[in-house]
Amino acid sequence: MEPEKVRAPNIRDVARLAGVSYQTVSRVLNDSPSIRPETRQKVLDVIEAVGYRPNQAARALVTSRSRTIGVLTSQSAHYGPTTSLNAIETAARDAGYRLSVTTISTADYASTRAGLDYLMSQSIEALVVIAPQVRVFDAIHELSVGVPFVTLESTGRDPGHSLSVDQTEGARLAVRHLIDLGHSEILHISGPQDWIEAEARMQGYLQEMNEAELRTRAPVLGDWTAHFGYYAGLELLRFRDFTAVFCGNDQMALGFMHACREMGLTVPGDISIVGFDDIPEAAHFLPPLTTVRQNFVEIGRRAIAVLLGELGGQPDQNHTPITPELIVRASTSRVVVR
Amino acid sequence: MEPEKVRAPNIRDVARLAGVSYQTVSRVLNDSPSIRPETRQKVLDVIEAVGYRPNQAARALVTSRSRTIGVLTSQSAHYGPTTSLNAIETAARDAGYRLSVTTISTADYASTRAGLDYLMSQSIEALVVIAPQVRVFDAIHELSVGVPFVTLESTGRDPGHSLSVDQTEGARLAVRHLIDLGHSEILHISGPQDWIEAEARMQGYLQEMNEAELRTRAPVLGDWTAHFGYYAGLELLRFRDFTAVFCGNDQMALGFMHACREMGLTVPGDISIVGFDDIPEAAHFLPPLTTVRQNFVEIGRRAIAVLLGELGGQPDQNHTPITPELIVRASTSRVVVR
DNA sequence: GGAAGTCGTGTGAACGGTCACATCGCGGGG
DNA sequence: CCCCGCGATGTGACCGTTCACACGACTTCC
Repeated sequence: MEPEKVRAPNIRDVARLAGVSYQTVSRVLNDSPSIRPETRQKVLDVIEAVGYRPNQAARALVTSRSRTIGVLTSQSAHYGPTTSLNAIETAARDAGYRLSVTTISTADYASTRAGLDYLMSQSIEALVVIAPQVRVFDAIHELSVGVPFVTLESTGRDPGHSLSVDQTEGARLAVRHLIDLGHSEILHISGPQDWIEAEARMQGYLQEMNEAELRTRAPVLGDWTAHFGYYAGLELLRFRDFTAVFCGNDQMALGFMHACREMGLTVPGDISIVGFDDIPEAAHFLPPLTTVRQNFVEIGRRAIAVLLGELGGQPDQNHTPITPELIVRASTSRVVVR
Repeated sequence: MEPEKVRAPNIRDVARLAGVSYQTVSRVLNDSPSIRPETRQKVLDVIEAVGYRPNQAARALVTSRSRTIGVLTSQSAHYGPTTSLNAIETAARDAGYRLSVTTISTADYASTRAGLDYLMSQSIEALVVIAPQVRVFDAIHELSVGVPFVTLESTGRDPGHSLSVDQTEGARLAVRHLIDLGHSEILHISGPQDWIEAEARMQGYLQEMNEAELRTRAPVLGDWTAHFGYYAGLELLRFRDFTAVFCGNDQMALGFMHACREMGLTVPGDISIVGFDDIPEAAHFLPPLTTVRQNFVEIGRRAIAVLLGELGGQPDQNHTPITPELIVRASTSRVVVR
């Protein structure tokens, strides 16, 4: 009569064993208020005994709520995005949401569209975008996802959907620090032109230099890697017409320091260097790197808070940018008068 | 008559508009062979026109196939795991699977169990474990997940489920390199004792030292961070009774080099240092770090290949460990005879 | 020329939950 | 005393898809 089915127990199996109706079991699962404590306990016992697990697919089907938050991220093992993503995962899970993450390898329109398509096919309820390229943003606005979304970077154009560390302010802190140390010939090695953060940091550099009435020069467009910083350094240091460099991130700063060393220059004696991000290793570069710290965890947490607020009908969440912090270490020093 | 429903179009809507039955639409979606090309095209046109998306929940419900692979990972922004995870995501998506990732913050039994519970409640079809602590492994074996799984690290006990770079061999390469350079007093700074990789690398160190009949000493147990490498270095360098250090990863090596510099020692002049992992920055440390490279992408790809093989009934996949590669840079040199 | 097999398509049932509503016993107020 | 309200529980329908099976037309073969 009972052929030991391989099928997992369902709500009706539980109901039968507990001697109640399936609806009562459902009520227990969704802890409905009007249920007798002893009935609830009986049901819970059976659930425990048979190892019953509610079927998420069935639940999602009938409620048309997937309880999934989509994450669109660009393929990279960078410290910042990864840290934020971890925070997002934790916050989402705590709130009873699961995550569907998809990475896009290239930042073009088609790739973004494919990623978004994939996420929408999971019927996500909200979306977090950690893909910091301008083109991805354009694609997102154009495709007009039908769900609440936030981006972890800010173009400044869409304050209602962005949530970010104030990159421009961070860059200004860095450059101001160099100016305060007496530097006037300051170079900027930027990230790729189509990265939002690269653009914002470059703006910060230009603004601060202009306010101090210092000569700016065309920023060097890099690719965030230590390799680039190294080769750019080798090239740029042939003409030593600058005393300080503001690098778009810590990795490029590391590469630049490597180049300095190879060219027989000391940091900060000959060249002062500032990075951006404060990756955990930055404190142990030789010399320890002066840099700008961003709170990636806070960004991730807030992203989920904002989305949950919107899903819960409270759209007026805190969108104020987080201010970054200048961490002064040993890669910068007062300019020496020759 | 058509009150512009907010409801997303379903398969019957498409069928009605295309003038076919819903089953025909289903067949088109699952590209069944026996369907007339013009019928298929008609259906595809309607799908495109109304922006129809199959409901994954409904599909999962009826097929009882979630097409989801679970990933249990420990909360960290380390380069290796992140890189592997990216590869896993890509490989899984290409194979038509989605990922459900959950991170565990602490490596204890309860936390692992909770993470696994969470994943099982998503009715995952397979599992990848990137949580490299021994206790997590114990928990997994004990809980006996009911699905195919692989771990991205190897304890050596469960060759059928593991898939890894041969850490022991990597460590031996590193140590042999130091021995070949004439070093005999070689220190090992290990990762945390409960990490599988730390243990394996330590074994490699001990084996190679023993074979060369060199004196080993108790490895220093670190926490993978550059900070630890730094403070350990400051402490250890007070007694300069060694000429070389094999660090469990690149970050600790970086911290150790920092300490050397601070103590007035040069690398590799006074101390030779080898790291592990070959993170992208390692080539630009000062000096560039000699280290052991692991192919994290390959590991991730193979994990999915193995799981898909098992799901498809071909369980005899390639489990041979991947051999790591020694990258010799400038942080090691022949020992100087005083 | 009719039976058998193929191709293309349609119909009913099922997956495992939740929702809306019905039902039943019981206590209290008019 | 009866009816109303309420707390606790049960019943039917439905979410959107796939599966098993049925069915009609057309080809093929003896």
